[in-house]
Amino acid sequence: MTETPASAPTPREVAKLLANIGVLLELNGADAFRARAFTFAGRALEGVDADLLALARADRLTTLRGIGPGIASVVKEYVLTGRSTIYEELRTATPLGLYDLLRVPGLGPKRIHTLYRELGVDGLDALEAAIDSGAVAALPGFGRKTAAKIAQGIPFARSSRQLRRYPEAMELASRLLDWAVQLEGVLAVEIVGAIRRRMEVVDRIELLASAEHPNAVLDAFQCFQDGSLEDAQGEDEALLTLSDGVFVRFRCVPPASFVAATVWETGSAAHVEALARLASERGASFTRDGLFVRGEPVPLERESDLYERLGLAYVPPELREGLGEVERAAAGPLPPLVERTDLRGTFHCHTTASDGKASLEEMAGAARERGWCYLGIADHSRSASYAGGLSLQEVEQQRRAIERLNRRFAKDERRPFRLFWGIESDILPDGSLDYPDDVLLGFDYVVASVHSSFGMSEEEMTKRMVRAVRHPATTILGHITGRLLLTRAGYSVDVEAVLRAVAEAGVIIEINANPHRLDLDWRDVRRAAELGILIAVNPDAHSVRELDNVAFGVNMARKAGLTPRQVLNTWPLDEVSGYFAKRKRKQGG
DNA sequence: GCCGTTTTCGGCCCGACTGTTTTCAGTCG
Repeated sequence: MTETPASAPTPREVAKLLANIGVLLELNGADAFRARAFTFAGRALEGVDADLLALARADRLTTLRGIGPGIASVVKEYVLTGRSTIYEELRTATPLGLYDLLRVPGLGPKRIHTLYRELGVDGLDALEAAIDSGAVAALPGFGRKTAAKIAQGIPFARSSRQLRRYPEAMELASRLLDWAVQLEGVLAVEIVGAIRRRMEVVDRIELLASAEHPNAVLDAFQCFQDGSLEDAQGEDEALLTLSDGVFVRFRCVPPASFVAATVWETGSAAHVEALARLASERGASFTRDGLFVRGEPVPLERESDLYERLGLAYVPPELREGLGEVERAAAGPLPPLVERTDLRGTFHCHTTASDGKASLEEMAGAARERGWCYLGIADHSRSASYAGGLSLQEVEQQRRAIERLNRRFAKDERRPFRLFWGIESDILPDGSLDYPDDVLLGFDYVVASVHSSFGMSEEEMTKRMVRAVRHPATTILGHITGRLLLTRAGYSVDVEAVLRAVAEAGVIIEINANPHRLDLDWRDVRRAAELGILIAVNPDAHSVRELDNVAFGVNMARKAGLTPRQVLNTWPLDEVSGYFAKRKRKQGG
């Protein structure tokens, strides 16, 4: 068996290890502050660009914030050997099912540990049985209502068990791709399936390879060190389950089939079905092995050739969801989708003034490094005490700081750049915003978001958000549903009613590009676009690195079929300034 | 386990909410 190529773990991988240790410690009932120290260190490392290997060798890891002697030794072992004893020990001692329990709303590490220690509950099935038997309600500190609430959350946890959010799936897929590419005889490998379509959540990783001798490659692929083999479905594929439960499908075809198979495996099923139907209408046949006319394979150089042979304009992978894109591609070329490189700035960012990790200046510098011409700062408002929301005095301080920086930027005529001064104002339970109107109207723009009282009825919540949308100061409506992918369903709200109010009030909708949110959902963004609503791709960045969240938001904008013009971030600086100024004039008058 | 102009011990973000208690623990944002 071949070893996977070894390289020193990246800071992000180390961050992930520390975060994992933090979770495992919590699940094992360790001191909460000790667990939190690992979690904190992990989070601190996420935004760090240090050479950990060099620091480890020089015993200087403790110079990093959040890392003391204890965690330094864990990091050192990991970057030098690629292994972690404490992690492996914790992992062995912890049933994998406990991770699933973390996804149950109402269950935190303390209760999970109690359930495991007292009742041996080691997963969702055991939890369900223990609730049914009444054992959970009888535990000290629990009770009938708690047991009922936990029971209610089990289906949600169960449905999200095998799923992975896009960034994690993409990272795993890239690792597998790197491994597959170097296998002997492999000519090409593509990541296909839902990941290639940039779905926000996927239930499997799918790779497609091409080789003259597919069987030999399949045999080699099955030796991936971290996987256990499943029974393969087709002759030309291998199925693996990785140790953390992720499902992998790897298919290998001869070079002549590769292009058609790429389309076939990228899917979606509905899209492929529509293509196959179209092919048969034209006297051809499109199968998982290729495109055939009278039994003869049609040679294809690239995917666009296949679409062309079917009389279609090329359909980018993000749009292949069977939502009418084939019909539209039959009518002519599809409008160009927005791209990451079209962005000239973004709007929803936090700084150290509230709960961000980077200062105003650092965030502005990072935006300029990315070639952007503007950056919108929208720190938390005063109700968000848990996030260090800005008092009226701090609002004023930030205004002056931004003006000062803008004066400095104005001196550099070759590189126009401007900070926009915004706020993420909490939408209070009654739908009002978080500062007096004259303060709100002083900002360049206001992102209005719900951060509290999630338990309202759909009717109340809709009323609350519609009222906020109609507030004259509201410029952008933040993360509309409040969902956290695989963690928490959004609150109950009538999205259609909110979108109508948004369209009427001329408010902008945010695609919150944090990969845990991706809210508003791209399916609803399609609807927003139909209503003529302008979209802002907002990273909700709490650090310099999180500015790059915009890439995930652009993925969603593309899935929604948005052109550059429909996305505020692609507008030039003077147009955005003009837009905000015009809105303010309207609000004032 | 980390941190320190409150520094080598004793805190660690904090308030709302809920359910279980009868003054508090756990979860959540």
